[in-house]
Amino acid sequence: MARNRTRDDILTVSARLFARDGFRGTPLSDIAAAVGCSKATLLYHFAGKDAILRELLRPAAAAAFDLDARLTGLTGDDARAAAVDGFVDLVLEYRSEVGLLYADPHLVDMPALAEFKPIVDRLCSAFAGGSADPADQIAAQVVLSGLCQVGLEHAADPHPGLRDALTRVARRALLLASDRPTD
Amino acid sequence: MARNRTRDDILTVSARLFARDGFRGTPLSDIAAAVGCSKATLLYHFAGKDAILRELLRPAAAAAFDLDARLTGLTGDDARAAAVDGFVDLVLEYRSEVGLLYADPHLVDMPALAEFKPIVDRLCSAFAGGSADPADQIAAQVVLSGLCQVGLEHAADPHPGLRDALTRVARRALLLASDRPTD
DNA sequence: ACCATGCCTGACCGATCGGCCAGGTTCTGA
DNA sequence: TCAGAACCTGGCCGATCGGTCAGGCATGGT
Repeated sequence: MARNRTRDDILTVSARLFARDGFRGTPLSDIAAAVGCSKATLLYHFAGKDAILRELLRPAAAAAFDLDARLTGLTGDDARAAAVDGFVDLVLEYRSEVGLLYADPHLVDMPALAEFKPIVDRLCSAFAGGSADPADQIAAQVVLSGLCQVGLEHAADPHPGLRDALTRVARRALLLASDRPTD
Repeated sequence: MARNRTRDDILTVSARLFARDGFRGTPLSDIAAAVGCSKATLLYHFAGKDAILRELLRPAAAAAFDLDARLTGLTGDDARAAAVDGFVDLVLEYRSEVGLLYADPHLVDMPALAEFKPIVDRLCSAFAGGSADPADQIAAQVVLSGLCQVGLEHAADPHPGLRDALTRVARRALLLASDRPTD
C-alpha cells in the first residue's frame, strides 16, 4: 500500500486541495508547495495531474461500481430503497471525492472518468424506479444532485445524524416508505 | 437596450458557450470565433471576461434580489412555500444562468459575484423554515442544490410539467403541504 | 570500491489565456 | 467636406500551467 512516503503525502495533500479549490483550480505548483517537494517530484511519482485524480478517485469508483452491481439484481421499490441507502452511504463514505466531481462537473468529460457517467445514469433510473413519468425522473435528479451537494457542504463535518437526515429527505422526495425494507 | 449589434451577439454567444463549457472552460478566443469578431473587440465592448459574465447574470441577480426581498416580509410556512415557489420560478426563468453558477461553484468567489452568497444562505434558511434542527437544514440544502441541478440538466428543454414536478418534489422533501397556500 | 537503482530537483519548454495598444476603418453630425 | 466619435483589428505581452530533461544525491547489494 504505502509504496512511498512522499507519494502518500502527495495524495493526501492533493485530496485536500482538490476538495477546497477544485481540480482545475489547483495547480501542481500549489500541491508541490504544500507537500514540500518540487513540481517535478509530483510528475516523478505520477504520470500527470490526471493520474493523481484518478488514483484519488479509485476507491470511490470501486464503491460506485459495487453499488451499481448490487442494484442490477433488484427491482421495484426494493431497488429504489437500496439505491437510496447505498448512495447515501457512498456519499458519506467518499464525501470529498463526491464533492470533487460535483464541484467540477466538466471533469467527467475526461476520458479516464467517463466510466462514471453510465453508473450515474443507472443510479438515477433506479431512484426513479424505472418509471417513465418525467415527474419521477425529475424527482430522481433533484435527489441525486442534492445528496451530492452535501458531500461538498459537509466535507469536513462528521455529523452523526447526517445519514438519517439524508435518507429521510431522499425517501420523502421519492415517495418511499420511511423504514428500511430489508434489515 | 440594444446599444450595439455586436455587443448583443457577444452576450448571446457567451451565454451559450458558458452554459456548455463553463465560464473558466470558455476562452475569449472561442467567443470571438463564434461571434465572428476579434478577441480585441470583446474587450472593447466589455471591461473584461468577468464583465461579460456579470452582465449576463444581472437579470437573474435582480430576480434573486427581488425574491429575497419578498421573503423578508413572511414567516413560518408562508415563507417556506413562497421560497419554494419563488425559487422554482427563478430557476425555470433563468435556467442557463443558474446552471452556469452551479457548474462552476468557485465562481461565487469572484468579488463581483459575492453578493449572491448571503442571498443563497437566506434562501436556504427560508427553506428550512428557520429551524435550528440540522435535519431540516440538510433537507433545505438538498432541495436547493437539487433544484439548481435541473437548471443545468434541462437548460434547453422547456418541459411543460417541469414546474409542477419540481414544486411537488421540493414540497415533499421539505414536508410542506402540496397546494399553494395563497393563490 | 563500484555501480545500479530509486528518489529528487532546478531549469527550461510549449501552449494557453486574459488583456493591452497603436492604428485602421466606418459612421455621423456640423 | 471634414473632424471626431464609435467601432474594430492584428500583433504583442506577461502570467500561468502541465510537463520534460539532464543531472545530483543517497542507499544498498556485490
